[in-house]
Amino acid sequence: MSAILQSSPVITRFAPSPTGSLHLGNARTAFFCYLWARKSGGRFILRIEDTDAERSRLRFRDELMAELRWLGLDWDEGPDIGGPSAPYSQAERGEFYRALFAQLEMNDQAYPCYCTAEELELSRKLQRMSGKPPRYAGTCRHLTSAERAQREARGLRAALRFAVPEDRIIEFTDTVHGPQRYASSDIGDFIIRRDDGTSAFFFCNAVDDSVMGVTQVLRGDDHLTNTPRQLLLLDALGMRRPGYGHVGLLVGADGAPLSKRHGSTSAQEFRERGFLPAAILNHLFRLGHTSDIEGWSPVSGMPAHFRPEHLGRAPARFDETQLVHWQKEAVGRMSAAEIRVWLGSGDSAEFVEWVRHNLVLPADAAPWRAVVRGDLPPLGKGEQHVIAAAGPEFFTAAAEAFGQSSSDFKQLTKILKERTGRKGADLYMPLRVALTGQAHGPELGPLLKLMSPETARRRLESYAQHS
RNA sequence: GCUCCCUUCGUCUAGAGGCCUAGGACACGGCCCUCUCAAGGCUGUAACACGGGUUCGAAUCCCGUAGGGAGCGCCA
Repeated sequence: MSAILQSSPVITRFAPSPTGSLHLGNARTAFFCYLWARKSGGRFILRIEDTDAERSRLRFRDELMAELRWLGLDWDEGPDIGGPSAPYSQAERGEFYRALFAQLEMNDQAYPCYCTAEELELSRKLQRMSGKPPRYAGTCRHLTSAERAQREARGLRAALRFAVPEDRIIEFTDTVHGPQRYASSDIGDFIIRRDDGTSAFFFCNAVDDSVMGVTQVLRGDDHLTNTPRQLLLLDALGMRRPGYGHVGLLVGADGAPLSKRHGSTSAQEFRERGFLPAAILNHLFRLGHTSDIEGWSPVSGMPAHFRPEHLGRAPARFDETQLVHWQKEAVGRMSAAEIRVWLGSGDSAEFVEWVRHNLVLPADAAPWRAVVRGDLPPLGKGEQHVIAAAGPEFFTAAAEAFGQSSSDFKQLTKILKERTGRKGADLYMPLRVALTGQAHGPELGPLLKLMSPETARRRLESYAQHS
């Protein structure tokens, strides 16, 4: 089995509906699909599931594609680049679906349903109350053609329902969960075409995967129990079954499905905060997936180390502290030029070199910019203590030494050491706090070169003895 | 309610009956290095949800229980 998975080209797809921004969970699924296709030398297809005209927006479609591109997940077939199975927007595939609907109706595998939303709601309610699963009661399944004509004459609009075969066992081997077995008696007849003529998810999603040549459907666990419906549909149409794999969902720290209240959850939000694609991908690579590489991996090296047989079944918690770790790795690997672009504030090369090891996100650079050319915020408790412990005499000496050394930090500390007899932290910490206002931060030497001598002198003198 | 899925350190996970005194990574603590932070090196704390079986032997197999999740939509 795994030998087959490794060797033959795998065709995967990502099929988002353009009703919102790219969620991190979806991004991970897309990433796994991308990796699997790339690993096997197959193809990665992007298909837009926009049959719900009410909620679909072109803007979301473009955003989705922009975020995928930003992450570096390029597709081989898609709405913007075309391909052998075009079109790749379901809104444009109506003709194809219509032919299949006709086929199903002709073979009595689907039937028009005239039930209204209210009737269905009531029916479900009643079933729930009597302890039964809320399934379609089959009201319209056995209408005679005369009864149908009568309803049509009354101007009722019909949806199309799939006639679920009775007493069928549906079996398939999920590539993540293993063998699965469901009874068709647990499945009610479901809508495959809405009464406005558009196709419903179960239907177009399944037939498109089949006809587009997808060999591996990889999606979230929430679709596991939907799979038998889609299999029934494909079987009825005599269409090829793709393989199905369902990965555990991404959840928040509290174990609940990832949502807005967990903070940033969309790729866009992470991009805007300054997280790097390579950091996000290194993190997602290990969320619900175990690779054989321990540390950092360049994105280009990931497909070879993607192991579909090591995809997780349990829900994975998204923990930003782990993302931050990969972000640090990613920042450390950027060139100075890349960091300047990333910071986007026209900082000097010297400044960038000075602060780069103290940055996780671009916003972290702001306080250091202020240290160089702005005003210092009031000192914290620990910092006040450092200043007090050093004493005014120390800063008097420091200011004098600075008069001789100017911005040569080595020279400054050498003179100060001789004058005060201080060394180590006793020598450096007061200087650090006086010059930066903080007890932590990047090296002091380069800072003196970055800031104006006047500012440095002023900061040292401000703690000196007043005469 | 019914069907299905899931459960190993705080988090991501390794683990396919003896290789497990349960391994690694992140986070956290300590030590070293160091003016501080970061980086690096060493090191420490910390988990098989619970209860029954099967077996010479179970984190691994079976059955229950508990907890979490999904589906049962003219949403996808």
